[in-house]
Amino acid sequence: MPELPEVETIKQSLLPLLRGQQIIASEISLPKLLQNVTAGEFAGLIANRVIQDIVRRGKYLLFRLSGDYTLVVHLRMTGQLRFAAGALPHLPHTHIVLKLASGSELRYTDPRQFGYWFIAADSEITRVARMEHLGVEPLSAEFTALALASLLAGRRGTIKSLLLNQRIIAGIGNIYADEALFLAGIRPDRVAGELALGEIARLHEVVRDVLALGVKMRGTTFSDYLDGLGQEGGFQHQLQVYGRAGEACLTCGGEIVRLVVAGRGTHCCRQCQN
DNA sequence: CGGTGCCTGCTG
DNA sequence: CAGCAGGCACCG
Repeated sequence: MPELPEVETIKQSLLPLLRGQQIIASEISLPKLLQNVTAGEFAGLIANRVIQDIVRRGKYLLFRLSGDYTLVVHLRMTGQLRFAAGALPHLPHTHIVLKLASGSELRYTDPRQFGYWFIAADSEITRVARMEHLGVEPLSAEFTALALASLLAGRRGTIKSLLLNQRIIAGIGNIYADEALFLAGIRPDRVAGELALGEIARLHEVVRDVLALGVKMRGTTFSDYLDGLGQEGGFQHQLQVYGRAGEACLTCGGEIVRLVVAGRGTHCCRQCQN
């Protein structure tokens, strides 16, 4: 479910509560979420480690643990991480609970069970979690208009499929892809390699703007995203096209249409996007 | 590249 | 009841 702004918001909401906390035990009720270890191995590897930092890379969360270990969590569509006092009843679909020395817990819920967890030594984790291929961080200084131009050059796929491709740019998902393409005035089904330099420059700018604003608004609660404290985001109030099929374009008054591009539901304005 | 599968739950 | 869902790996 969550894209870069939501994962970043979860990180920001959890970090002050978890930094310095020791994990004393884990409860795993859905072991298949653990991608590279058994539940027993996981319990042994995570017990007694202290959470030193939380880092986001693309849509991945990395928990830096004492003893040079890292826990990686990917929420996919419906995963949620929630900080909770130990006594509170579990939400439905709670599959993993990390018990902290303070008596609090970090709980993972995931109705669709698509999310995944990895744990490995720092030196191994990028390979183990299959993160080596991740593309550029769109909010980093490295992501320039020129860099985007070279990433798109010669590509025959649609611009939407390239924005969603985590090997090219890490962190954009369906909502922010549709929003960025609207703001850039570019139709989602345009061939990426055929965009003019001016269009690429505009796209580069709005990708950064829309993701930064998404972070500032603490994410998009469209159906079920909540941050690490269970709080809703605010970016759903800024959406121009996503989820607005059949409604009026806020710029031209034309109808927002829904089509399928790159196998995904895609929202755009035929008038404003060329 | 497009299509499919992984799961459950919600909507029309 | 079918279709759809904010993701991604895998297949051909």
